[in-house]
Amino acid sequence: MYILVSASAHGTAEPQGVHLQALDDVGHPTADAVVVPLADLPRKIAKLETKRPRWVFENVRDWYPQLLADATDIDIERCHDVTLIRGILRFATSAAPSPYIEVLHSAPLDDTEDALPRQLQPPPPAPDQGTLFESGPTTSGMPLEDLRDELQAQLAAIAQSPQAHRLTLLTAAESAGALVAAEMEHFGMPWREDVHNDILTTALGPRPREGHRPPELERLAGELRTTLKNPTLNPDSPQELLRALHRAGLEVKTTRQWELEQHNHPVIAPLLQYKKLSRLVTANGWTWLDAWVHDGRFHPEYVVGGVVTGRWASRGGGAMQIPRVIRDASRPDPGHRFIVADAAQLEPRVLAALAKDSALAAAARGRDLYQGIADQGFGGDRSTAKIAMLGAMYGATSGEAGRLMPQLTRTYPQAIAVVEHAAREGEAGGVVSSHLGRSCPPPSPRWLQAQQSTTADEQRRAEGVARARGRFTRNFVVQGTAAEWALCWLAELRRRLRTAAGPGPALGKLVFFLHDEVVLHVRDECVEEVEAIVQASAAAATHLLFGNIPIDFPVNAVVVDSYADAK
DNA sequence: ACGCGTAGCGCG
DNA sequence: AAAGCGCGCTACGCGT
Repeated sequence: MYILVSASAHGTAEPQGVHLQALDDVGHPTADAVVVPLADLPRKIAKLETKRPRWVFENVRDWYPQLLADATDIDIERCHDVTLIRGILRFATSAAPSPYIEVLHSAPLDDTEDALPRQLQPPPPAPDQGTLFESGPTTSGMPLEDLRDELQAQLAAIAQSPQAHRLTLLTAAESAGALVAAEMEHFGMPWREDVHNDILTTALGPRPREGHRPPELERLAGELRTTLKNPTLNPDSPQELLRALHRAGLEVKTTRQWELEQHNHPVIAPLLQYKKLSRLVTANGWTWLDAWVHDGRFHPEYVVGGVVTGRWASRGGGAMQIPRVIRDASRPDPGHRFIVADAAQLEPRVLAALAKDSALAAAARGRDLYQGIADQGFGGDRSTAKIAMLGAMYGATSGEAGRLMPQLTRTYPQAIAVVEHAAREGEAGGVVSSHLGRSCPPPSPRWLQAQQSTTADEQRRAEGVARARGRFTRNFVVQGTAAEWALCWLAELRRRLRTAAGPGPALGKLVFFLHDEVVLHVRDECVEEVEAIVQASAAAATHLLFGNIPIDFPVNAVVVDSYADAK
């Protein structure tokens, strides 16, 4: 059963409050809607949760964070996030056609803000609304009736799809992800401000006044000015820096790290050090600490499905780009440990599963897939095998990876055929899909227009653009399916942690997620049990996605007292 | 003063 | 050895 949750009812004179309505499995009402005051919502949810419904929100983001903040014991097993599923169905080629899907298709392509076309957009809030729920969920959400209609349309598009089973799983996993994201945001990642400050001070000297460089950066800047004989040089300006380097006789095209490393000149070492420290202080320095860490927790904001491939993105705090040097500041609370787990070589394993490539599956049999590939076709050289495999999934054409492609194609014809087919499809303006049915966006009108070019010059450019799309679709099938595996893993982890705890205290909390890696904050005495759950969840994710296949998706899990000690 | 594109670098 | 996928963030530097 489903239970709709909406802050507003359209066209009724009912008192304001939260409207709840129970629906059957295809979205038809089984009882009249009820209205409960917002303050009673947690209690009402607890009562109805015993029926194990799927809670339907227009947006989990608009409801769940506040519920977590208000009621410590809030307990939701599963949900359906109408906005996230709308985003999937908008492009999913396996969705059953319907007027609803037509409307989704009619949304302009470049609107990144939301995928909701104007016809379906909620009416602007009436001026007299918005006073009752000042700290609560939005009042400008969809009316109950519209939410119900859209849920029905979504369920029909999924159920009548030839891939109903896969789309159903994707819908559940994506929605579970929304719950996990809100819970991780709420709990936060344990973060020791004092340790972080020590790291910064050791590298940079004491915290400078606002708008000034830390002592060590100032010293290095002085050294650069002296060496380059330019007393006013601002090393933060690539243009200035490039000119100064040219005057010093260094023929570099850019000021990128890897290019600078090729040269031998007294300015290179201090310059690379300057860049490294400058990066540290601007991206993850004291300002970052002030903005994102409170009461011993780093609170990032996750954007579920924020990446076209279905990966999560983050907003603020750069949660997906925490540099290794700063990870030592993340320490478990007393009486707790971190379990840091990551899926080993997830993407090539996903490719082996997608392609049912038994040779690649054989290489994946051991724990180290790249070593397996190396032993089968690259003379045992692991790093060469890795470059070749990554090149195949990214569409490398030149360099070492490009040269290795023929050998890889000979060894794994089926796997390579899958990514090559995806690339050809994309180059031709087509659309590709992940295993569970997340499809990539179609090419923009501008892209299609460019393909009609007439002059030789324009044609060459258009071919380049077409190949770029081919590399995107080539990678999409692999990255998108890997994201689905990770989402299922996450959902299974959440489910099993809840079941294992029962009504008692949590064994541990998910506190961080990074594409193919999770961090769990676990009570000392529960470490072994949670380790087993991590492994069982991975096996369950593999089975959910691919059924019984002879391909392992091993997970490396380590128990540590600092995030930096993982890997 | 603000918006926006670019360079550069962090992560997977 | 330095291309080939997906992101976010900061500072610069140009445009308005």
